Amino acid sequence: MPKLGMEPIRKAALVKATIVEIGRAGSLDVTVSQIAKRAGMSSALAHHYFGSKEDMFLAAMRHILSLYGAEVRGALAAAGDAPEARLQAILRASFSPGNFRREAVGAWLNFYVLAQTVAEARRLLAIYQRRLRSNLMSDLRPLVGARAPGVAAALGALIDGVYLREALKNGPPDSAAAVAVVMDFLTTELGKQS
Amino acid sequence: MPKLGMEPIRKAALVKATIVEIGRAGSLDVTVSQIAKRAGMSSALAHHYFGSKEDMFLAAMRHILSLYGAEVRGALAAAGDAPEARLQAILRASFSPGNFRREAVGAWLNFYVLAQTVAEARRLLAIYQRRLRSNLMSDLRPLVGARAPGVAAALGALIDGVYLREALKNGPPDSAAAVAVVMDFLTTELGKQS
DNA sequence: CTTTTTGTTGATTGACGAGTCAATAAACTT
DNA sequence: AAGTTTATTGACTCGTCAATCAACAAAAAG
Repeated sequence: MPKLGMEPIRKAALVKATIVEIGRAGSLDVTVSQIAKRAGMSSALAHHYFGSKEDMFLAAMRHILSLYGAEVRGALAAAGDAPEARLQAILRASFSPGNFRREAVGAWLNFYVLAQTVAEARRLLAIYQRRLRSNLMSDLRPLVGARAPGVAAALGALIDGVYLREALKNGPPDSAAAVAVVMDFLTTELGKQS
Repeated sequence: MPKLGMEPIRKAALVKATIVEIGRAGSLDVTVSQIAKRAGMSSALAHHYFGSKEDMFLAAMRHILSLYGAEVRGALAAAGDAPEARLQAILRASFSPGNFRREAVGAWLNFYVLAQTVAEARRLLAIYQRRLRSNLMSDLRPLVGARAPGVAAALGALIDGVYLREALKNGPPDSAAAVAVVMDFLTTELGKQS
């Protein structure tokens, strides 16, 4: 049976399954067997490709983060040069259906928890936060000048907060409503005089 | 040895120890033995007073939530009738040293995770959110009128987001900075014309 | 002073789960 | 054809932990 070149396929399947299972369970309390089963293989094979459960978690995290990064990059490329449009693009990408799926949001929250104990997870999350901040800052500066740092901090926290609340809500995530809340904040900040 | 009337003392010690241990561990992955040890008793006794580990978690959550509620109520009573002052009081209470301690913030995050799986935890968190929202709304309405619902939603999410980010940061929580971020948002919203 | 209630623990049970290993087999190499 | 690498799994080990239990102690009730 063994076909060659399975490694990337298996790994991808495991990463996907990890996210789904964490999302379903709503916690990191998922067994390797559950994940492996969902990915259609034995738990031994999962251990063969990833050395440990933690490695699976980290791979899943990297996947979500890189997916998010790609989405933002894409949206930013499509947006023009106008800072307002670029900011809007970042926000829309942040809540785009790709990242704002049920499981992804659930997984996201749990990655924050993972980051409390696992240094590598903390590092990954820090990268995400830095990148977001830098993106926001560069388009915020021409619009609000010296107030950019504060506004960027608030925007970052707001996005995370909206995610957090979405994770709790029952019912499907409402991307449009989420964007609306954050956009509203943004337009208010931009409209401020002084 | 057995002195009578131990129950409330033991329970209180366990609740406190639960919060500390969750905060230290940065996850719900704490054993009953750890908690019991920190509270100065055997794990068997912990099971004697609370039926299960889940009950301990819920009691800890209730404790944190009621602490928060009391703090807000107190601050609100001390504030006068001016809506601006009352809003400020709510925010300051939200980040007061009582709630904004290292362990408490860590525990808070994990209670969000707990709420994903345990219905009672979800209920408790929902109560907190509703109460916060209602408090904000009643003082927001005179100030921003029809925009109150949106602003309240954003404020709620922002507070949670700031908590979330604080949980990750290393170093001690910075209450003043946290309040500043949220207050800044608030003053901008209040200053908005239209 | 005996019985009940309350407090307390060490030891045990029973389940579950991460990670290992030996074995099997297909495909590639020489 | 013989040997090596890659894929794959069932069975097993070993540890951990929630929950239970039997037993003991002290106070309160009768």
